[in-house]
Amino acid sequence: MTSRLRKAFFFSLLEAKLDTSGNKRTTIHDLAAAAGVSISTASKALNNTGRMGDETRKRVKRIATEMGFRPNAMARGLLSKRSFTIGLLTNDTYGRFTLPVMAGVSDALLDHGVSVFLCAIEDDPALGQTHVEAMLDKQVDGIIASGKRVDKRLPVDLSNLQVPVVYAFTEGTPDSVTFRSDDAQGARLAVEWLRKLGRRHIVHVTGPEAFFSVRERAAAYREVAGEIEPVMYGIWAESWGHEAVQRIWTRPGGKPDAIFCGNDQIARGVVDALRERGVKVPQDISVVGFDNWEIVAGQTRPPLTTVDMCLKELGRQAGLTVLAMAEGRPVEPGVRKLPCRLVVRQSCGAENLEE
Amino acid sequence: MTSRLRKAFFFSLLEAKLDTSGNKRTTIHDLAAAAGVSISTASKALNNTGRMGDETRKRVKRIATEMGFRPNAMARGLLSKRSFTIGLLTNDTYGRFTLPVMAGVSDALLDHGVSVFLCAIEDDPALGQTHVEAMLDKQVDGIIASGKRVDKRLPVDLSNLQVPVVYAFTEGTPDSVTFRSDDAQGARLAVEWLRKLGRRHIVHVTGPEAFFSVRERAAAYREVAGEIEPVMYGIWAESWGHEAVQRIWTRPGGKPDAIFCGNDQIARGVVDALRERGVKVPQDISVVGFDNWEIVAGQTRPPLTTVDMCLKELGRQAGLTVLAMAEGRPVEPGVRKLPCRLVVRQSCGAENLEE
DNA sequence: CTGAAAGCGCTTACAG
DNA sequence: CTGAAAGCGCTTACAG
Repeated sequence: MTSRLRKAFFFSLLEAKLDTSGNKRTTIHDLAAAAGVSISTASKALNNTGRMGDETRKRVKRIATEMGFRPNAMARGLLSKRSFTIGLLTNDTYGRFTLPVMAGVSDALLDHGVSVFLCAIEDDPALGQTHVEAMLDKQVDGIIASGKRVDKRLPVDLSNLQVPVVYAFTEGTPDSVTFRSDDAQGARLAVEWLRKLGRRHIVHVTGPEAFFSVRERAAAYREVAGEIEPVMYGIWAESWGHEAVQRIWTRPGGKPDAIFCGNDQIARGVVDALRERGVKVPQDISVVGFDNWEIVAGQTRPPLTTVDMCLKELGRQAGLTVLAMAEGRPVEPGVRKLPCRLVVRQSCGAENLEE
Repeated sequence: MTSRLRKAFFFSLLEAKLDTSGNKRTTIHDLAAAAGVSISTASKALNNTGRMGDETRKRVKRIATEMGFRPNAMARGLLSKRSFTIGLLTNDTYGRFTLPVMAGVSDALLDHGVSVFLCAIEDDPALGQTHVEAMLDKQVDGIIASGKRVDKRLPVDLSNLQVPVVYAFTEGTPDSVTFRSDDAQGARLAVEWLRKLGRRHIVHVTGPEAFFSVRERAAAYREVAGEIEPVMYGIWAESWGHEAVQRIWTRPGGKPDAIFCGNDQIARGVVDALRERGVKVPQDISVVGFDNWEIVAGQTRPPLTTVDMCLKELGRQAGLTVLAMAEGRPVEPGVRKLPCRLVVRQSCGAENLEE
């Protein structure tokens, strides 16, 4: 085989394998021809509209299945003004919050034939703008804006768009629909659980006071725990958990029998620090986290009892809501707080209390 | 205000705020009318095609900008057979691998006006099938299949599709294009680094031998470290790191001066276990991880030196490749291994060596 | 009961 | 230099 021949052979192989531009899709014309009807009849048969002989409809449908005919969504969309597509905007790079939300959105909308564009815009306004325009060009039926905290806006203006917008886990405009978790209720769940276990001296170690969620959780903690001790604000890191334990154990006065942490990372730091001090979790002290971030909560020794914000459910509702709006159904604006749930693992002890 | 009135008022408020079905988009007809040209001229002006007076083109463009005209991608797509849309399929629920890949894909394609449908299919064949069909209906220009390990297929058949498919971090068909990281090179990077630091007794604690990546990394480790000691296979968890250290320190013989771990979770377990034994990292022993999973590598004390698979770059290349295929450019099939890089933090010591 | 025609919003030969 | 017409793949009044 000469070099040229070999090359030609190789190229034809590539063409055959990878050039998929050849076999064009079957259109409704092909279907109509195969079924021996007009394209209008074919269309009506498939959509269960119009009037026609029952067997005609059956036959068209059968042949459609046989041919593997699937209507071109772009053509349909041109008429119906529906793309069956929505956009999910997020500035949550890690995906810690966005992935569960996305899973819920996708899950809720798949049944309705809606697909989701995921657009990660970081905190870049230009990037956000570009993505929004790309989505609008593609005629998305709606947009879900999601983020990583409820008191910050995405770096892009979504008001006055021609499509409905729903906010999920990010701050929305006053007259919009916004979904967020009920931080106060979540915190109450945690502290009530600790009290039910007999804990009486509960400390709260949490993130920066600047976060709205932090203040909400702290307020609920104070209310349920009835503590006069100050909430310990810090950062969202394991290191803060270590430092907090250090502070608590080096200051004078009694030691707590429970620590309610603002997130799982802090809780992990707390648990590790306690172990290093020889304080036993959960025998000597109970620890509760927040977020139910599997990778953290599950790998902590012992695994963390923690508050789950049910973000998938939040995504599901957000998805159904944009859909409703896209279909013109009336939707009441406002903030909707979704309940959290407590996930019991081993960091509090006495799991059997759960029943 | 009577109840009925109040209701009516409230409803109109909702309508005004949330019913966006009113103001319809400006089409090329509106633009043409406003510019006083035919729609053909308007179209050609915008696309820099056809011939026309320079000022006509300028004027049309200016007016288009003023009106905020943006062509309907569905209409364009109907003609061009390009939707400027691709699908990213994944079974990686956590998003550990998919998110960086997604970021790269999105980043590479945004400039080309391509948006990405993200479809999380878990390991559910039916779900996968549904998503693929939804994507095909929407006329995606191509599909990227991505996963969490290179020796497993997604639970859905992507061969014989009418659109190009590229595999990223998941097993592809023999004649497809597949992107993966170069595990052997990554492992070499890690072990060579340890040797450069003067470490001579290097142990390898890794995941299940069933993983192809595990075997590749282990082979490279053996080759570079020249160890006769057996590789320690286990599971991808911190607990295995703890157990491995326990085993090493309780068996007879000399202790290692370095541990190369199969991923960051194991490395974290190893580092924690060493600290609990009073063995100092990095003074007494160096530890290297694999993955550069920020949440794990960054929070470990000390932070982990680890191998980064450059998944974003992998995504970028995968994106550009589907695009090329969608445009009919010839692409050579085969597996493409992308190089890893070493991220130096504090778990090995002597960082200044890096220069 | 079925089909021809118009049209969704664009682009692209083809006339003039 | 500019515009009328055809057409992408569908759906939906409207005739017959």
